[in-house]
Amino acid sequence: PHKDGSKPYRLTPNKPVMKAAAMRAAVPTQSVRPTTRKQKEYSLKAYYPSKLDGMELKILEQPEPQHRARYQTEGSRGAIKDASQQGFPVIKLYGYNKPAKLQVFIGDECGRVKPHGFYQACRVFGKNSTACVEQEIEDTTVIEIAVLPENDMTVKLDCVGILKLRNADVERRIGPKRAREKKKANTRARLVMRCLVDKSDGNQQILQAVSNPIVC
DNA sequence: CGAGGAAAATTG
DNA sequence: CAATTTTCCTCG
Repeated sequence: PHKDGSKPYRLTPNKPVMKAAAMRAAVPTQSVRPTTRKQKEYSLKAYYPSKLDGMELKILEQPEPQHRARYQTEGSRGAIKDASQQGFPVIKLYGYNKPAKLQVFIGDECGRVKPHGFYQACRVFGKNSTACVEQEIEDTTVIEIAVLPENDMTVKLDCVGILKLRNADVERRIGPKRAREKKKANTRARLVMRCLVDKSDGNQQILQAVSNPIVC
């Protein structure tokens, strides 16, 4: 084992450092949508149903009720496990049998779903990690995972971890106002999962499922 | 390597 | 000065 001081990554405000090899390994060359399809304005704060028109995004395995988030200075540690700590959370999309894209991010536990200011989802990769892509939307890290028919439209969330941001950094980032508002005791987070599906009429619909709260 | 515990350091 | 937060260190 190595325990030298080379672990802390120098963090840059907007450019997370990623190893090319790591990305290449986890990003299927075929699952990327054509660049022509412009990313819609994903409203991370809006509410969406989990069930619609015969389709339903369901959580088969809830995440563990507690997960110690790691600081950036500690380097990303483990992924979120399931309630029994035996495996990982599992999500399934019912009533749909075409390839889809599942988005996952960390939301807070105050009523309406909104990105958590103190915790970010972070990609955790290992040999057993499901292929996923990490991207940032509105200052929130969102993990995207392909949902495929050949996998029974089931996704094993074994590549999502929780990262704790320092309060001081958050304040500097979003301003003292909001920071203070949350500073009370916002130690709970929820896993928010969304899936953009095509409806029969050609329109797209977002199905959203929110997990149980996770204490960090 | 990942988890947890605990010490150290800030902040109010 | 005490409450929290953040870093460090040891253990499984």
